[in-house]
Amino acid sequence: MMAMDAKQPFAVPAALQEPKFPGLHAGADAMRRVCLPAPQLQGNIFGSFDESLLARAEALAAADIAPHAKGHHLHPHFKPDAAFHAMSGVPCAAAALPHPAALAAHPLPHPALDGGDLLEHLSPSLAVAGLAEPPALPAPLPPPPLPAAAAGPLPVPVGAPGAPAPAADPRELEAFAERFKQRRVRLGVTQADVGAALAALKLPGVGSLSQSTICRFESLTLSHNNMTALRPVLQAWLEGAEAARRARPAGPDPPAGTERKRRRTSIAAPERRSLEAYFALQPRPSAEKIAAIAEKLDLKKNVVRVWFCNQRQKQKRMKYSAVH
DNA sequence: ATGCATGAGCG
DNA sequence: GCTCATGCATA
Repeated sequence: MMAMDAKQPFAVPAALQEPKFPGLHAGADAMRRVCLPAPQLQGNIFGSFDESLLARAEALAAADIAPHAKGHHLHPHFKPDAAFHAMSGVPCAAAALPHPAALAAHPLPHPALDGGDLLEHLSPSLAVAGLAEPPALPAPLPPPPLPAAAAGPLPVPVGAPGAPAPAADPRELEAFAERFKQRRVRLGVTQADVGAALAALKLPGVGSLSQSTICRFESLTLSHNNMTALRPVLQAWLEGAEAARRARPAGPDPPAGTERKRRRTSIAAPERRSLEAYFALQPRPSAEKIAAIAEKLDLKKNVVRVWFCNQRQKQKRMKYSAVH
């Protein structure tokens, strides 16, 4: 599994992240912190009886797993390929009416974390702790506030040193992302196509991007910083594509080659729930704890470590992390 | 659309 | 080892 990727689009990842928007970094970071559920407090609170809670989570997790078969790790099946990319360009209504309830959309018996059967409603607890979102009004979802941009292209101040990014505003980004998607669909271009087409722009430090990234941009599931960095690039592509469209409206469908490899580790539901339980107690377990958890769940240590990393990263994503 | 993973850069 | 930006594989 996990074969090395044979694709290395552009060798300038560092140039794209660190030096790009130095000022924004701090701002985004600050914003993030505000949005997060006070990690300091959480750490202190759980820090005291961390051991006992962890132990209990483990016990409950074990009890939970017991009845189920403990088979997991890798999916035995492997799809040689076929037609995955065909679904990219299709309208995804999910983004049209974004809602944070995705995670918090369960019965939610009670928010208590110290109940008897912790694990039973640990997921809800996680959601509450992770999102810390007021049950009322998530996002008004206002109308397109920028008629000018919708109809007329902006100069795209990509490398303007004296001109600090004018649109670091989450609302502006959200509006752009929505417009971007709509116009992209209107062009009949898939997310994958956009990503590939970016390389042709030959913008300094910009290569191709994957369908995943384009999708995440459109659905705002990227960090604020990432969104900000990608915006000018995608806007440049969009304008170019629309211009080219006017020039040569006709275009055939180039078939795609088919070659795939690398299987993905799949963590079974019971194990995943246990991990969520641990995460709710301690989002940043030490190496020792990761090892312990890995052993308890019979997962590879690295898998557990990466899982925690990804969870933390998710918390930092833009979508509704920002208090609008 | 999203889960798990890689790799650069940074301590 | 972590964070971040990204990507492959998949549900």
